[in-house]
Amino acid sequence: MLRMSTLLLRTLRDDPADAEVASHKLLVRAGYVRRVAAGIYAWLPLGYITLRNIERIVREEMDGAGFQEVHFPALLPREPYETTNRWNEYGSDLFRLQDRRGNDYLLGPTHEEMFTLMVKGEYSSYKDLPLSIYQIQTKYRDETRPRSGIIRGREFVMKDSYSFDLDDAGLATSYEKHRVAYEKTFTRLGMKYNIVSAVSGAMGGSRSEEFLAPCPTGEDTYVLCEKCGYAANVEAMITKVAPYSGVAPAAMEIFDSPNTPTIDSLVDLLNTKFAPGHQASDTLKNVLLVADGQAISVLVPGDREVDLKRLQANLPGVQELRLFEDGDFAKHPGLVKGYVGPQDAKKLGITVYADPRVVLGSHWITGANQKDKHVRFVTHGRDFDVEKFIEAAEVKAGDLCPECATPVIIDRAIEIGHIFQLGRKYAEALDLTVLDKDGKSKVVTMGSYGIGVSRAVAAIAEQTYDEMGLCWPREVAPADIHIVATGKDDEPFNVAEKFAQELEQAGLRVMLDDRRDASPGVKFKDAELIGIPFIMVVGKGLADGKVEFRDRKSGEKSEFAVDAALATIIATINQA
RNA sequence: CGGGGCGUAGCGUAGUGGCUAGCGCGCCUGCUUUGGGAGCAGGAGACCGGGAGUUCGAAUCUCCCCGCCCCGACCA
Repeated sequence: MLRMSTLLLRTLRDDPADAEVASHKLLVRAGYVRRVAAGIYAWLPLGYITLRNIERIVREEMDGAGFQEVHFPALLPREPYETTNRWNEYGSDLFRLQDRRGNDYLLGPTHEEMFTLMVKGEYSSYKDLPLSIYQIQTKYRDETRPRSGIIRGREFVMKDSYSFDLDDAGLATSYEKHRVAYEKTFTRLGMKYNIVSAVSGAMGGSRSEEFLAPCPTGEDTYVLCEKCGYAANVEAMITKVAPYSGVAPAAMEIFDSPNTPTIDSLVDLLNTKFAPGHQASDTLKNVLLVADGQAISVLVPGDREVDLKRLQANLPGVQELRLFEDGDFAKHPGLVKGYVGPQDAKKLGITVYADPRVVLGSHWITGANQKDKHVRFVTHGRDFDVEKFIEAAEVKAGDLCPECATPVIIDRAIEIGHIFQLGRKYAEALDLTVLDKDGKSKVVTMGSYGIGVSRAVAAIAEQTYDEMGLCWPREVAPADIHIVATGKDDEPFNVAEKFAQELEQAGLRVMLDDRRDASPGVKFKDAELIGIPFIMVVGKGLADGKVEFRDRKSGEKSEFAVDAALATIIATINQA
């Protein structure tokens, strides 16, 4: 039983000055967490109970799916991360340190290497697979900018699991088992979430999905179709377009267009020079970039920008991507800034990618590759070709769902889980092989799966809080019921104590506000701020033989006779 | 890493060169009060982020450093 008279808890009346988002403000005000350093938080009793509740639920669902729990140190030697090159790849996000002998160590940001090595050390036969193992562990990432309280910290608790299979079909099965286990977990955590396709990269068959908890303060943007439920990362959104159905236009026609280096100025010119009614989407924007030293062009309709993140995600293998600068134009005299068109790309040695909206047969108004000249009726397939279609145009609300063609919305969310078919990258680097049926050595294929456990505390808070304070789902809450005793006589306190013990005997987790010196107003405010789902008040109603029972979320209040209250309350809570 | 802002008691803050750094919350003592963050009286608690400098005099001005927050870049 949690007794407020002795609980290490001091609620704050004012929002902390360094907090911006609701979960941060409330978790601090309600005495769940305290900041220790940027992105590093200490958990007070209420917060730690909540965190452990989430861990427990995650653990139960992982165990229920047949995954085995292990535990690695946070402090790890350099060598395995050297082997996979992540000692370098991770850059300054990695916390590195040295022991007294000057040997390099790191604080684990994630544990693929260690899990791979653990399996390598124990198993060597296909008969041992499949295997899925997990841990709940404190991770360290020296984020350049920790933010939003415990949503993005430098130290955080994560559940990470890894699956090991002989072949792709096995991996798909393990992946699916994790997916199902995650759905159960987040449902039990009382969270709203969407499963969103993430960019899988070019590795054949690899698949990746994120579990996103929608909430306005979330830092991830994603696309959602409210009709069919299609959801995708902005990077992974697929543009579906119909084949070109118009008639073939006349031959290309160059026209004068002085001082029209921008799409807007071009549209104005078209509407005066030719017929009114031209739109930016009739024009073709040629965005020039340098990808690992190679000049490339990305064609998008004139009303769209190129989303660099999306482009990079869909150009696997490209490390460095940047827009053309003046120096690049100088190197390519055939390209006239503001007047670029794709029709001479081959001659100029530029690789052309196109947004799928630039369908074969469609024709466009675009630059003529001459100063102060544009050209119209430039037709894909006749006047220019593209290397391939690429998803690089910015995604806008109202774009059509690739599944059901309904306009999509763009929403914000907190990433709370990620499942990923890793493939053989780590197994190959660390030489994790097993012998198959024929006695041949085969590289194992892996999946990795994460849940942000401490982040879930904040994400749940974000999704459930109201103007009075936190408002936890029952399984997550630090207690099932918060009993408030009010008055100056002993009686309400004695009655509350008795209820507390009986409810506890009935298997409920009880928090009892047995403070004799706090006023009723303070106790009510605290109860609402702390956010335990049910509140029982033992106070002035006792004179009429009654106690009060409140549902924190709905605000609904009822009164029960003292002798009937226990059974009713137990029943109500247990069916909640 | 670029841009912006902020550091005064546990928390929120006032104080732009001049007396012993002020107020609210919280905390301690006493009295009173007990259904919506009570009242009165008394009290404890601050090397004003750190260092150097200017000045008769610095929380206040200057320089350097450190820390924190926000926007952006970044984030298997």
